[in-house]
Amino acid sequence: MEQPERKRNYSRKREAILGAVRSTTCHPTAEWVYRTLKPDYPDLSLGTVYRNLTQFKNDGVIASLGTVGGQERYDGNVMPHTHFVCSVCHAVLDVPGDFVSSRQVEETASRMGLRIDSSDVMLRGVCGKCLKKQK
Amino acid sequence: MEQPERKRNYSRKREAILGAVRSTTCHPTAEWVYRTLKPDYPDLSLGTVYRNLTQFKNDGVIASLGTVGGQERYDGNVMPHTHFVCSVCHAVLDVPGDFVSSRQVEETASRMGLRIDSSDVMLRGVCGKCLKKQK
DNA sequence: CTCCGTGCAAATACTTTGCAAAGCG
DNA sequence: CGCTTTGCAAAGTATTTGCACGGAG
Repeated sequence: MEQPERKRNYSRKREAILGAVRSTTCHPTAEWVYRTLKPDYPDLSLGTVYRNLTQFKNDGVIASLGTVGGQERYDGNVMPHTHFVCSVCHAVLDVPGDFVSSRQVEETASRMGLRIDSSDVMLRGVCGKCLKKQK
Repeated sequence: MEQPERKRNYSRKREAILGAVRSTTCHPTAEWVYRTLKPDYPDLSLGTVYRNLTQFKNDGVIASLGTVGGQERYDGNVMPHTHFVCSVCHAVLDVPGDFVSSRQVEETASRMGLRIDSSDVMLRGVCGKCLKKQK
């Protein structure tokens, strides 16, 4: 079941990619990371960004929010928390507060005979900025 | 802001597509709908399935759970409810019970100055079937 | 020297779209 | 008939992968 645990060399670009994701709360896409780092790393390639993000995700170093508007969104904050997605501009915002009770989750797991590793709450609607524009 | 409201003709295939999504609790993909109906509608095309599912979704006749394992999953049950996704086989199961309090959602909306239209809870883990296989 | 990491481009996988033909009202 | 729906194939978009080369240990 366990992976053979690959050796991992140091890489300046990998560090930069991780740094970029951690430096923002905008829940970036691979494309965003690429465009952000490109000026400082002119020979960075999009493939490398994808490869590293996937690796970080598998290692649990960053989290994925799933796909929003066709693109996967990442999050440097691994602590589980709630997200709000604007259906107009696809912005993703952090929402403070716990929305699900762990008691209820545990109860569900045992009742249905499955293992629950995480619970994500996704709120959908229109963000303040887009509400203004619409009026 | 409102769409001009298009006229809609009857179509046997469209009805079949809606029926297929409503007939199952497996939260199907476009591909699944296509393969299910193909025997009875030999000249059905995948593009038509996609076009109609998108339309149903926009009309609020069916719901989308977002992308799981690279494919969009639909749900004929429009009533908001909780889902569990198996990270091994990508099965999606319905989970009975309310996980978020509407009071908390409303409070969040007003505090953050945004409009919240829906709240989805997604539980992730391993389903009973896959747990057995793994042991 | 021996693997690991990367650029680049080609390959995938899913979904959308243009267009001409067939269907509903 | 006029407008809608569809099949088909081509185009699009986001992501993954093969390979040869430069880099870390």
